[in-house]
Amino acid sequence: MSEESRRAPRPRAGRTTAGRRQLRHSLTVAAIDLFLEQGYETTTVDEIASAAGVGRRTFFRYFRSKDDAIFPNHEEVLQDIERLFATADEKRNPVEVACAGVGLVLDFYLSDPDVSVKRYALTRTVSSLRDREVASVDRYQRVLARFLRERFAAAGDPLADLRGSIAAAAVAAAHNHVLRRWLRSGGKEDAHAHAKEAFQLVTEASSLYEPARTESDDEQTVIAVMRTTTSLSEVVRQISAAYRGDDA
Amino acid sequence: MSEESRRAPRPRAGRTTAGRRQLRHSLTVAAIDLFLEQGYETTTVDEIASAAGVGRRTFFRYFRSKDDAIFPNHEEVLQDIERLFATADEKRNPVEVACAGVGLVLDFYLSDPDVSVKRYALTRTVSSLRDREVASVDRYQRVLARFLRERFAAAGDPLADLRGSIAAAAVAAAHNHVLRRWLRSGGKEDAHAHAKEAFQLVTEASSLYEPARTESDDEQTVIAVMRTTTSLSEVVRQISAAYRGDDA
DNA sequence: ACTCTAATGGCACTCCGTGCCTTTAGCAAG
DNA sequence: CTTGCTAAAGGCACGGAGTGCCATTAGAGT
Repeated sequence: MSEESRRAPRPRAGRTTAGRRQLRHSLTVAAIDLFLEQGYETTTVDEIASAAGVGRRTFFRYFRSKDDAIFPNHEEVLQDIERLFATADEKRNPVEVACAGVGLVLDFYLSDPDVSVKRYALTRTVSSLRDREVASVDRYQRVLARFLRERFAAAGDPLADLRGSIAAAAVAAAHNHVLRRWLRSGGKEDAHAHAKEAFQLVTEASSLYEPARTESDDEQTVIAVMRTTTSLSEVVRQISAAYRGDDA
Repeated sequence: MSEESRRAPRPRAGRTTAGRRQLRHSLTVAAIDLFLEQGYETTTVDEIASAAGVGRRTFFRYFRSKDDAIFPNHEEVLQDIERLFATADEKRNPVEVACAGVGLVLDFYLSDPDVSVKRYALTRTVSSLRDREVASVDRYQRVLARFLRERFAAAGDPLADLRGSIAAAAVAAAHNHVLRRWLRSGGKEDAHAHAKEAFQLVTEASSLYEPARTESDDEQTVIAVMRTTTSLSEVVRQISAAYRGDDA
């Protein structure tokens, strides 16, 4: 399966920049294949390196550690998210913006289904790799939390820190749920449709936290009449619509 | 500071069960002190072991790895949570039960403030230790999610999986927020008071997800009258109270 | 005093990750 | 074509983590 990567006759030195990207990818492919084939712990870095046709020392010039080989570089995605947050309209619902942020992560996984699915098979099996994955998810969640805390605090919420943390966790969990479902489907399902649904759910739940509008001159009265058999979430949906003046 | 643990004259073999617990604790104390004193990476297992007066090989009979030395044994707490979930009243709000579950984790940290605070200083500083901490939080969250998914599914929620994951993440985030705040205070604050507040917040937000009660013979009508300056969360609070028949 | 058991300590080994140095490929100027 | 120059690769050696193996020793029971 990794025949070509195993015996690819590569230049031994003086590699060009494009060649570097190629070799990096070859190492990743070799690592994933070997891990799936004969297990993570039993595979040595020596084997990965020689499968890609390079020396062991070179492997560590491309990846900090053995497990690094199969994980994507999240730095760029994190920067994209930061940019999105920095340029987001102040008036937009912060939770919606946060959902758009993790949407970038989802797209990142979706952009290479083959590697993502194979990696998922490994992170499910090998506990140390799962921990690694969880740690990277946490990094995203921290960025979300920081953004939401700031926005909530700017809106005058006295519990901004707490609510920001919770909302960030909820958004991240929604993303993880959609991603895992997509991964379990082998990368075949329509993840974006599920993401939209999940993000809507989170946004609704966190709409509770919108502060009362105090500056409104047009004070109105909202009257809701419902039967107890109506689901509570439906009640809230209608009431918050009335709140926003979406008519009713 | 770790004078007594460093040169404690211990029996070299045939240790009794009580002695085992003692030595385990001594190793933990020695590890924490050394890590804080001279850094995590620069401290070798040899140093930890000899600080506790034992050989290096013995260290690995008490802890699987170097970082294991400073982390508590979560297995028992996890089992306590599982027990709580298994014996919980089916009619209780599942989210409340989940909050009670993570409450056990909080109590666990609170039971040894000194070690918890010192460990926090390390997990903030050393990234590999932080990842380790995050991984253990994730284990708790998975247990919460499984419980909530089952309960939601039993209640006939078609989105039980998604909502269970999100609610679990929210509960875990609330716990983490309270715990970190308590840790930052040096273990001085009243964590339980903050926990109650945080758990109430999460429970309210997730109360949206309570399914409509279909089997009620006493179908009633709920009427809510509010001004638009009332905060939406207050509206929901009152409406859900009316829903539950808490009078109003 | 003897035996049996369980825990310890030492030794050797594999592998990860890193610093240091040499070698080589590719490029540019003469 | 030759001669430097630079960036990347390879090799080597080292420290430290974690593990299997085996001899040793303390302590309990007889």
